[in-house]
This record gives sequence, structure tokens and C-alpha cells, in this order.
Amino acid sequence: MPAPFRFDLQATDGAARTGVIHTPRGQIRTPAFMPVGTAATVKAMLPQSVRATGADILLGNTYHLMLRPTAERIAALGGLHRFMNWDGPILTDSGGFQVMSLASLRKLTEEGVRFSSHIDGSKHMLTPERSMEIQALLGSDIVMAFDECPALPASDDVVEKSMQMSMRWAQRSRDAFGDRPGHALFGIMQGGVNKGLRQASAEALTSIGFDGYAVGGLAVGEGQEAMFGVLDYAPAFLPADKPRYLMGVGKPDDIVGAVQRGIDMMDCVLPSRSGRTGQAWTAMGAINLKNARHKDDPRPLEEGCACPACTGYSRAYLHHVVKADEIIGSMLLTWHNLHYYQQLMAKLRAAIVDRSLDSFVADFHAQRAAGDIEPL
RNA sequence: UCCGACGUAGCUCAGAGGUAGAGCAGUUGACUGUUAAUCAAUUGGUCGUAGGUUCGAUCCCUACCGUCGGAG
Repeated sequence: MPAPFRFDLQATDGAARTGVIHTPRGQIRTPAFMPVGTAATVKAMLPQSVRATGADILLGNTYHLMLRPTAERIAALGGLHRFMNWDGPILTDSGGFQVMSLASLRKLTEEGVRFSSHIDGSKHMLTPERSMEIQALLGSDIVMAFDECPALPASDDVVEKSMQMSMRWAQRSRDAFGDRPGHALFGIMQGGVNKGLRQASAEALTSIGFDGYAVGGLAVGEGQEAMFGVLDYAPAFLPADKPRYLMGVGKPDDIVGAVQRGIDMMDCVLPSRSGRTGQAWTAMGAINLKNARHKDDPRPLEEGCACPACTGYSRAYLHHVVKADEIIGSMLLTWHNLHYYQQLMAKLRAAIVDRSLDSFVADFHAQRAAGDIEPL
């Protein structure tokens, strides 16, 4: 009998919360940042390295894995955890985001989404039921309801129609998910930047009942101010005793702002992707290692950082390997970025326990405002 | 020494009788539920040198210099 999925809230500071999500595969300390491993790998990282940065849980992706190598193949090979050699919890996105990001390849109906594979053009149908089936085949610990994520800005009319369909899909996802002890199903709130629609979406979801609730449809073009505007009210529409997951966010200052507003979980490709494109995230802000000013700089990327990139290499070396397209450049910067993100989450959790979040956030912004150390 | 080909951006090369382009490199920017080791922008040139023909030459002609190949 697997341990039940459970969220224990431990402390709050203002709207911010810290706690632990218990799953049969381990605990998730919240607020949590979840590295994205779309195609059964966090790019440029070994799973044990991701673990070493402090990650408790990874993301996988229904859309990408159903196309390649296929959910059935992963199931036959023992499930996604075994397949990718990660024994901690995995959250899988339902494919809803790809409904938007691959818009040119799809046809959307009430039934679901018919689309052409971006890999070989083959035709596929993704529905709430099929998404639940795929995520079950993968063995996902936290399953996301199948939704539609409209790109913003969009008219209220478009956002409302989309949200209402997502709510019908949420019910179908709930029905199809069934009873799977030890596995959680999260609903996804939509509604764009419209408070009334957000509230209606939250009510629809809570009346269905989920193990956790995601705030979807943000960080899709609306800007930070508008996103924070939604987060000023949206988390309070959701049950306090369930995890709240802000999907696809974000930059470090987005994360800090989201945590302040009551978000418990986040994921983003940014630390891993920008690690492959030469950008490092530090307490002083973003540093582009491609820039020529690092060419002769013997200092570590970030003084005091315990990651391999900072303890073993100079900025000059990181600049060199990034410019030379050496694989270790992607490895080191991704590692640093994930480490930085996880350190940030640990500090946020500690500050909430101490009820010192406001001063932590003030320091966070002051350090970034102070900017990079002087070039040599 | 002779014959031939070629000398155009940092590199590899297009190009056309009316004063030049690409790719890469360089320099920047972007990246938010990953179609991404991706994408975008952008700085570089008396077109080997000196003459000649022409209204006009980098393009045609001559010489020279250089590189490469062949012959001896």
C-alpha cells in the first residue's frame, strides 16, 4: 500500500507558504522549483547531478514523449523513472502547452487536439482521456489535467471560451484519471488576466476536486506586471490545503514574486535552456558568458557559489567553452543555473519559516540592483 | 626559367563594364507548462600593386608581386 499523496503546510509569511508534499517516491519541499526534463532528460545534466543541485522533482512531457519514444515503449521498459534513471517524483505536463506553442500544427475541437507531429508529420489525437492514459503509462507521480493555454494578449471572449473548454476538459481528465493511490492529479486554472474568469475557473476546478491546483496561462506574453496582477488574487481562489503550482515560471525575480503571492511550485526551462545559450543566473542578475568582457577574467562566475562551474573554473574558461561550443559549456552553465535556482528556493523556504521573507526579498532586489562586479 | 590557374571581408568563396555579396568567425540581443548545443540583429572590404583602354574598371589589356600546379 503506497503512502498517500499529501501536502503538509508548515509555515506561512504573509501570503507565502512553505511545506512538504509527500509522495511515494519522496518528499517535495515547497516552494519548489522543478527542472524541466521534457524528453526524459534535463538537457546537459545527469539525473544525479540534477539531484545534487537540490531538485526534489522533475518535469516530463506528454506531447514529446508520446511522439518519441512513445508512452507505450516507456511503459514496456519499466516506466519513465526507470527509463531516465530518476527515482524521485516526476510531474508530467499534459501536452496542453504544446497545443499553443505548436499551434500551426494542430486543429482544436471540443473532443481534443488533432495535430501533426513536428518530427515526422504523422497524425495524432490528444484528448483529456488520451493524455491521462499516456501519463499513466509513463508512471507520472503528478499528472496534469489536459488544458488549452491561450497565448496572451487575447480578448476576454477568446480567453473565456478557451477557459470554459479547459474546465470541461478538466472534468474529463478527472473522470479518466480514476482512482490511483499515490498518484496525484492537478487541475489547471485559466482565465488570462481577467479576475472574474480566474475566479470562475477556480470555482469550476474546486468543485471537481483535485490533489493540487495549477495557475496556467501565465508567462505567455502578458509581462511580469500583469502576471503579478493575477497572482495578487488568483492563489486565494484556490484551496489553502492543496499545493498551488504556477506553470512555466520563470526568471528568478518572477519566482520570488510568485512565492510572495502564495505559489508553492514552479517549473521553467529558463535555467536549463539559458545554460545552453550562454546565460548564467546569479545573485547579481543575469550574466551573458558569450560577452567578450569575460575573455580574460580569472574570477569565478559567482563568488561563494558551491557548484562545479564556480568552484572549478574561471569566467574566462566558461567564456571560452561557450564560444567554442564545447559541450562542457552547456553542462557547467546548466548546472550553475539549476544550483542557483535551488539555492534561491532553499533561501525562500528558510525565510518563510523565519518570517523574514520581506527582508530577504529586499536584499534579493538590492543585490541585483548593485549589479555585476566591476570588470577587470 | 617557361607555361597555366588564382589573388574580392579575419577565414572559405560568390559576383558583375556603372564604385560589391554570402556562409562562418567577430560583436550584441532574445530565451518563462523546451519543435532550442536555438533564434535574431549587426561591425568588417581603395575587390594584390602600378599603369593602360573606356564617359566610367574591381570586372577588359599590360607589367610587376604573391600563391598553387605542371614542365624543365
